[in-house]
Amino acid sequence: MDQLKAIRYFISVVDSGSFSAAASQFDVPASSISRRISDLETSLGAQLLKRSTRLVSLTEIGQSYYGQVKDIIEQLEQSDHAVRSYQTKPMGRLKISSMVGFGERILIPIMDEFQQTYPDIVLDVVLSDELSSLSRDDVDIAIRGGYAPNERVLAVKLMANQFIPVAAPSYLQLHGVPHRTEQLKQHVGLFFKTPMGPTPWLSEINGQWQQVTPPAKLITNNGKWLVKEAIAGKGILMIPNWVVQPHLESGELIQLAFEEPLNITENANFAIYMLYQKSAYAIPKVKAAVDFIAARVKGQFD
Amino acid sequence: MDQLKAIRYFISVVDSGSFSAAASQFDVPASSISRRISDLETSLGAQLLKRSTRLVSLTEIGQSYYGQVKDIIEQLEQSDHAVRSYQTKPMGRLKISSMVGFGERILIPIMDEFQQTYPDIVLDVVLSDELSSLSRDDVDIAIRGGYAPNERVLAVKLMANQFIPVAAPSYLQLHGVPHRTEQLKQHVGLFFKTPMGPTPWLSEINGQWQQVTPPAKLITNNGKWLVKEAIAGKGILMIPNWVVQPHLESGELIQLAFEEPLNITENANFAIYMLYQKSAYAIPKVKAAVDFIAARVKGQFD
DNA sequence: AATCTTTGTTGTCTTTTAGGCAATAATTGA
DNA sequence: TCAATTATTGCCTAAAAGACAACAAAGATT
Repeated sequence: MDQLKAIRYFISVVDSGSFSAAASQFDVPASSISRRISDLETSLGAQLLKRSTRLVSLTEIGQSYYGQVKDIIEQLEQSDHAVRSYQTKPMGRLKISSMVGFGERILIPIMDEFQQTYPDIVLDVVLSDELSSLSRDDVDIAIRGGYAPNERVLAVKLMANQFIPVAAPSYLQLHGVPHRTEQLKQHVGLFFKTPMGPTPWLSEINGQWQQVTPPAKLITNNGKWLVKEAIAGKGILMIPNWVVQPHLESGELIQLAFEEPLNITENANFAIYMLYQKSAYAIPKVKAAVDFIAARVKGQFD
Repeated sequence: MDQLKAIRYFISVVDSGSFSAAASQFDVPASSISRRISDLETSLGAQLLKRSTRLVSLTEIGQSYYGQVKDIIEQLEQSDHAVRSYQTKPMGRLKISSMVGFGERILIPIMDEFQQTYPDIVLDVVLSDELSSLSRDDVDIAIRGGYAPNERVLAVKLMANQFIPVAAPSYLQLHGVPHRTEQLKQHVGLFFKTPMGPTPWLSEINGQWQQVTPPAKLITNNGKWLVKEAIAGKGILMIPNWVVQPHLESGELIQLAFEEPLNITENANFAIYMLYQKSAYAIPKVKAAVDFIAARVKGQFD
């Protein structure tokens, strides 16, 4: 008996809720579906499905088996895919999804050289702050500010993502330079809006994290605009340090120093991670890109 | 193509290192092995094995595929086994492996009632402090002082396993009652020997964990003997609190209190866990025992 | 309530796929 | 160099899955 085939039929029947739907999905007669699943049940010595001509439902043990084999089949298909996409030469379409800011300022500049090194790889880079599903084969590499969703996905820390407070010299001349985080409430805030919403500013005062968010002047997820407004002296901005690094060096913006810690999260380990399927690392194009990005970003900005 | 069959052949060839050995293992002609694996390679579009008439070895991608499918096949066989041994009534042989001390003092007393509740389950309880392999179907439930080996094994925390320092009143009269962990070095130690070796005593002094191990009088893995010697006033003993609970209540032993934290590990989460295969929970006898033990032990000692 | 339609199962035949056996080629050990 | 072991290939047989028709059962329709 081809158990794998039987399991695929079984999963299809459960997902579609009928034998005939599964039959048309696999383009075989319904009798085949019926026979294979019946074989499977016989070999397992238990009934997986409760049949009535109009409704197909899972038995208790069928429910349990379904949950397990669905995962197993998915793993197997991932492994098969990894082998199939294996070539000795890195080539093919490589889809990378990155956060907008990181993509514009860090990723795209280094990928020019990547394309020259690997001319047979067709890059498909999507910049978005939405979370995309790494598992459904649509994205090979994702760059996000969070951890790996499960144990089959590897997360490489590319760089720290420390939010720092900055302001233009003109703003500080007008409103004064704050030295204690509590003073921030008397200032003007420019707010970065993450996919999870606007980020309140937190400060650890006397061992307790408290909000020290100033009144808002602007809230946007567009980093460039925020920086432009900050340079124009419109307010104080909390933003990842790598975004404003050149403006700090040119003197257009000045980093503020406070006596108390200031951040946008209580968790100090906020960082940017490169995520990819563990099994996909066997595919040369993925390996090439993962190694390249890790080497460039970590070497340059760490 | 029966991919599952091909993969089983492939795994056997890798494990045995030859096609003919795999053939005799499955009792089929070697030509079948050759054909199936060849089919598999064709369907995957990559070579998995490097053949030379005398030596069979894995290619790079074959190595990767082998590691993945071996795990997948094992999962599938566990799932199949769970369905096959599924009965509505809890019955059959149930093998439990437990640490000696826990088994004698906690497990065996409650399992009397378990046998009355489930007369059709034949208990096979092995007490040992050695680590046994849960995965090879030889043990259904293991009770150990550690974490789960992988994500398919569930670990239920049964009780804390806090080591506390105790001594007999007679000992304390003779040697004095220590109040600071540093004083322990002037005392006499009775040492519990875990499977990982003897356990040094650690204390957090000025924010740093340091050894405060006294000179040894006795080192053994036999908890009963240790307790007996401690009651006889032979020395100070570090031992899990549930082991000496009755002796503390009777006054035969007294728990020592120190100004600094004292433990045998820097990790505070030392505890006793019940381990079992996730998929095995579908088997009524396993479910019955897991639920029973969790309810009894957690309710009684938590 | 009677009929119609959809759906799953069963029987029979055909096609596909894996197993069995002998012959062959290739590599290693004596 | 010869013998022995081992993987592959060709050809035949056996087993298993697919195709198609007929049938039975459960809802839906009238």
